[in-house]
Amino acid sequence: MYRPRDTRRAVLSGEITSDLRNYTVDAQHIGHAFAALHGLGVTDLQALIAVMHGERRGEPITPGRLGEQLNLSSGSVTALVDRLERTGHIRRDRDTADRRKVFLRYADEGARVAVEFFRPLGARTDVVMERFTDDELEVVHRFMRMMVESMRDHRDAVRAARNPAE
Amino acid sequence: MYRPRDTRRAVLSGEITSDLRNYTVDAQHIGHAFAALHGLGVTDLQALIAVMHGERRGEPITPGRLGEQLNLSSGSVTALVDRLERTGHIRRDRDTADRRKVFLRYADEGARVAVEFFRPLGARTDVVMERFTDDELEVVHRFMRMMVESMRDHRDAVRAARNPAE
DNA sequence: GTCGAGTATCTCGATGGCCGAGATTATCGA
DNA sequence: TCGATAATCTCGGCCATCGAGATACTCGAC
Repeated sequence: MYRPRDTRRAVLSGEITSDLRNYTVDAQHIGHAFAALHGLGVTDLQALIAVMHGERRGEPITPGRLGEQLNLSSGSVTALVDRLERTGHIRRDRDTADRRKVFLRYADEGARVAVEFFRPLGARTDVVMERFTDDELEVVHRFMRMMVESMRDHRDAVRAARNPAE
Repeated sequence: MYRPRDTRRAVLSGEITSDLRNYTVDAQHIGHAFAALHGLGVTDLQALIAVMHGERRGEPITPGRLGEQLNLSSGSVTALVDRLERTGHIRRDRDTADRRKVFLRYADEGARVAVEFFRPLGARTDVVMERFTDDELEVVHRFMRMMVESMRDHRDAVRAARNPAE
């Protein structure tokens, strides 16, 4: 069936947009179901993931930065960290250099949950990626990188519209 | 700099995973900031988007399906719809065939907000897509489609682990 | 070295979204 | 007509979240 060039592009564009939306919605569903399965709130799981990412990168996350990532006030972060510390998922670690700071590290229980969350996800991702060549994955990466950059700009624009004085 | 084939793949894989995570996090930030800018909760904006999608597809969404999408109990959905109806964003519409059902349609205020949310996003997306050929976008779409399918399977698996009796 | 401004975290009271069991209204098949 | 099922709504209770103020610490200026 014939389809003019513009139309093909327009359809593709819409499909990809739809893909991205479906991906985020499904990701939220997985988070919700997994959290409930482990007796956690959705926020708690997100926090656990953020803590893990911090350690992986060699820069443990602080409560302040955690609050920014999760869109939480300082009070909520304290309560959140208290919860996760009480259940043995993470622990607080005072910085020796700047003793105002607190580093969040995952404890045994947190590492266990994180692995259980990411391993099957990684396995599924690998299966998908096997069906693409290096060059194709390069294209995907280039696309996603640009999308993220664009989204981040937009995020900053919306935030600026909210607090014009900053 | 030389890099063996396996390593290149491993790096690419990790980068793309990271891209996807960054994308979802940034999308949440945008939703949060935009919602606050319009005096809405995050859930309310998500609901508005879901309602709009339903109308676009010609199948208006019902409170029940809205609750599934947002992971909300029936009681929360009623409160949510009440809020949005009171503020003039959406309205309830009884189905004439099956009068148990309620269709959710957006009212003037809802349409206005939805457009204001999506237009700048669409503009930014277009800019990114202009820098890719049709074939490249086709690759991206194929990748995302497979990822979504895989995520959905995983979601169902996690949900099944939670309620083994269903 | 000490004062003040700035930064990071925590405390605490109030609020409001959310859950979940039960009630209500409607459809459908026997 | 009746029972089973489905979709939505009501209501009481809970808990995560907000936000202003308190606390603890750092750092530069004088």
